[in-house]
Amino acid sequence: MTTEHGGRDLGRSLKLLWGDTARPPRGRPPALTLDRIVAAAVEVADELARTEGLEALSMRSIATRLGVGTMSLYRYVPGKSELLDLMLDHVIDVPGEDAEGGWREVLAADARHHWRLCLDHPWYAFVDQSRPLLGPNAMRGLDRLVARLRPAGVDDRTLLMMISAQNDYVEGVARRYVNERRAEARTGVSNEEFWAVQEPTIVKAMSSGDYPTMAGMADNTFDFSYEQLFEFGLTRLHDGYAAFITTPDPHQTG
Amino acid sequence: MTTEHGGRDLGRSLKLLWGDTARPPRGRPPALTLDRIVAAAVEVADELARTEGLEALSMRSIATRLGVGTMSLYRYVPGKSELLDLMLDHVIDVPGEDAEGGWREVLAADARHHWRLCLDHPWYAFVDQSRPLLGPNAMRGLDRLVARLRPAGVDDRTLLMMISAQNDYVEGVARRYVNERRAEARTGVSNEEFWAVQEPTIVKAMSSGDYPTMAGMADNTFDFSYEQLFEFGLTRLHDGYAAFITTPDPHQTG
DNA sequence: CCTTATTCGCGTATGACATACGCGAATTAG
DNA sequence: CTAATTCGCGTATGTCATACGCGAATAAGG
Repeated sequence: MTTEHGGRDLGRSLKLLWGDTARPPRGRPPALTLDRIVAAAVEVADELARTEGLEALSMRSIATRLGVGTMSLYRYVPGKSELLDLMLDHVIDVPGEDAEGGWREVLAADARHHWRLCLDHPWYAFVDQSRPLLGPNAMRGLDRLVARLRPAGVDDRTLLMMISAQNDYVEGVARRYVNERRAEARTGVSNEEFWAVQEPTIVKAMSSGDYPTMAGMADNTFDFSYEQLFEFGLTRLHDGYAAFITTPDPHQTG
Repeated sequence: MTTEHGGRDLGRSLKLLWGDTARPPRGRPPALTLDRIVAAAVEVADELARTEGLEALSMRSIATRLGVGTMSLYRYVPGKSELLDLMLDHVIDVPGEDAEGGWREVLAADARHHWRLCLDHPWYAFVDQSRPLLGPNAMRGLDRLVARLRPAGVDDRTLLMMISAQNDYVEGVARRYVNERRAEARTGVSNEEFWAVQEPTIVKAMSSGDYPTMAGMADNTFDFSYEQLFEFGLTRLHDGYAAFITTPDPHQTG
């Protein structure tokens, strides 16, 4: 599944993210750069994640892309986990200066940016983002977002909860969407064909009388796209935020 | 990560889920049952997923738990992917007859049940659930849920979108939560210690002046639990649903 | 009771993977 | 020119899913 990265060395990742890139004065000059490796890794991951999960991204495939031996990468990166940390920060570029408007427009723009990120880099939503490594880009993005949301008059703590809930929602939908696109690309079986395979089983189940409600549902009940679903849920969530902002629940603000 | 299961044979999974379990009249009697295998797999996964991802669940570990050879499992299950399908349906037991009340209480009960499922089986939220195999349990759950939500007066299609959006939200938060608990269990580094490691970097970044907004935030801004976050977002989402039900957006209902 | 068709248990082999270790090559300071 | 230093990466280890096929266990038919 979602593949998460396990025993990363936090200190080393931080050094790699923020550390100086000065070369040592002696010794054989390096043939690679950390940046080149990260960029190549993102490239390969973008291609592979169209059909496979993150576990398909191997150190070998990255090395091959760069035309070097597999073990050469380990001179620059402690391991795959730390490389993932770097890929994350590499891919988060904060959009320029868009989204004028109130908190709702700002939040919506952030959500759509996040959504696009997940679709453009179909591995992104599958990386373990608990305990995020705060890289420069992630930091800048959060800073700007909070600044733009402050005028809503919500305390910072609640603001962070609003952002977190939205992030988790966006990634939840995106993950399912990406999974589906993958299944289609990998198996060559379209969505319609997939449901066609299940149909006999479903029909039989329906006629059993065990599922009276679903048996009576129209055929087009399930015909909505992930984009539609995404926008629908987002609008509902923001409507809920709006109600909360005008009439805050005293329990949550504390 | 999220590790998802790839080339599953849909037809065979369906047969395994709904098919007859009659033994053939001849030949050596089987030492195992499909049910025993699935139950063992869930047990092992529940233990392993406390600290590791789904990729740590190996066919060998399941076989060892059962006291049989690894390859014996393949007499009962085509592969790991199909076994995951079976594990999913095995773990979804529909709760008895709770949650009297309006649509809001029913939805909230469903969300909390889903939430608990993700926490009790820390691998659940990481399985590829696009193109779900409709097993008997999944089917019954959806059927009941829809039946109880019908009185809200929303058309079925919108109802399904409400359910889907909520599911994706719940799994999004749950995934982050589980990831964090894993990180803590695996590394032995508590959450506080983790942030302590990052603090010097953060302090330096703050004093750089590049992140003025975050630099001014109170220390307790990030001090909310995942449970709090979950309930907060859920309430907002339902508030949004409420607004939609009383004043539906003509675009979405179609 | 014995033969034979059938089914099962699972050992072995294959080809992926991350990565520890350490050697030889490349480079530069002195 | 030599020594210190750093790099490239081959080899080896231990993990994984799983294809293949053999020998063992069983029950029906004679």
